[in-house]
Amino acid sequence: MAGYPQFELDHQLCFALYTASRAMTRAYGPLLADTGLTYPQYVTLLALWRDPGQPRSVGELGERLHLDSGTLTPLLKRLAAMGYVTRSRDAADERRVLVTLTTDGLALRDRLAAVPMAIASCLGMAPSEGMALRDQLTTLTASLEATR
Amino acid sequence: MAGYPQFELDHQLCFALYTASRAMTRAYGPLLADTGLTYPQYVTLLALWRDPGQPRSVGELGERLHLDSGTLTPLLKRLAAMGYVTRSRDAADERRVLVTLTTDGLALRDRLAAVPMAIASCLGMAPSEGMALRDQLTTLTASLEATR
DNA sequence: CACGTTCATATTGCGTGCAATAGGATTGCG
DNA sequence: CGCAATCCTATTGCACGCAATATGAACGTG
Repeated sequence: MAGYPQFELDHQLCFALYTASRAMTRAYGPLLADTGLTYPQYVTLLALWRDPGQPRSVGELGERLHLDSGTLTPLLKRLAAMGYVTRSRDAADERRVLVTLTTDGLALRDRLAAVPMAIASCLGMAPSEGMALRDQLTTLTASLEATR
Repeated sequence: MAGYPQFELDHQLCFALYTASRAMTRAYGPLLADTGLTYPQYVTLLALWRDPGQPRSVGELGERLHLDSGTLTPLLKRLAAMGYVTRSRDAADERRVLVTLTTDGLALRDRLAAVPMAIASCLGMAPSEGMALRDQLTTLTASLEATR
C-alpha cells in the first residue's frame, strides 16, 4: 500500500531541514535565557557585532538576514526596549531607519562569547563536517531563492 | 578588527540552517496556494497520508512532527475547518483526540502528487546529494535533541 | 473505592515570519 | 520646478512555534 513513496516524511529533505532548524533554535534557548534574547534577536546582533560602530539600516539588516521589515521592525523595537540598540531616522535620507548598537548591546558580545562553542559541542559532528554542511545549506538557499 | 571570528554570520551553521529552512518553506508557498495549505499543514498531511485509514492522535502526530499541542491544536482545527480532517475524542480514552483524513483530505494527495518533484527541481543538486544532506540533517536533529 | 499522580490535550501569551498594504521621502523625467 | 514613479519602513492580518499553565481523564496505591 505504499503507492506514494514521494510523500514519505523521512524521505523529504524539506522535513529534515524544518525539524533541524527548529531543534537548533531550541538549543539556543537556554544559552540566551540570561540575556532575554530570542534566537532571531541573537542573529540580528551577530550582524551588528560585525562592525560595532557602524549603524545599519533596516534594509541592510533585512538583506543580510533574509528577513523583511514586517519581521524586523517589531524585533528591533524589542531590542531597543531592552536597551541593546537604538533606532533613529537617517538625517541624510528620512526614509531610512538606522540601527546602532548601544554599549550594553556591544557588551553582550563578551557575555555570549562562549555560546558558539557551546552549540558546537551539541552538534555531534566534527567542525569540518559542520562547515561542509553549512556550505551545502548556503548553496541550497541560493538555489531556492533563485527560483522565485 | 576581527576579534570575534566565532560570531561571523557566514561561519555559523545555525544561520545557514535557519535561512535555508525559511527559503524552503517559502518555496512551497506557490505550490500549495491552490489548496489553501501552509507548509506546516502540508507536512501534517504527509504524516496522515502514510496510512490514510488510520486515525492518529494529536500526541502521535506531535511526536512524528516534533511539534507540541500548542502548535498542533490550532493547526488541526484549521485543517478541519477546511474539510481535510476530522477531530474526535477517542471513545476508548477520552483524553485523546483522534485526527482522521476526510475524503477531500485524501484526495489532496493526488492533487499534490507533483509537488515533491517540483521542489526537487529547485534544489540545484542531484537526488543523491539531497538524500545525503537529508541524512546529515536528521543526524544533527538527533544530536541537538539529545542535549535537552 | 477514594484520591493523589500521571497523562493527553487545550489554552494563553509572546515572538516571530511573511504577504499585503499604507504612508511618507526621494528620485527622475519632462 | 512639478509630479509620477520608486524607494524605505511601518502596519495589519494571519499562521505558526513553544513555554507555561489549565483542565479533565485514566491510573495506581492503599
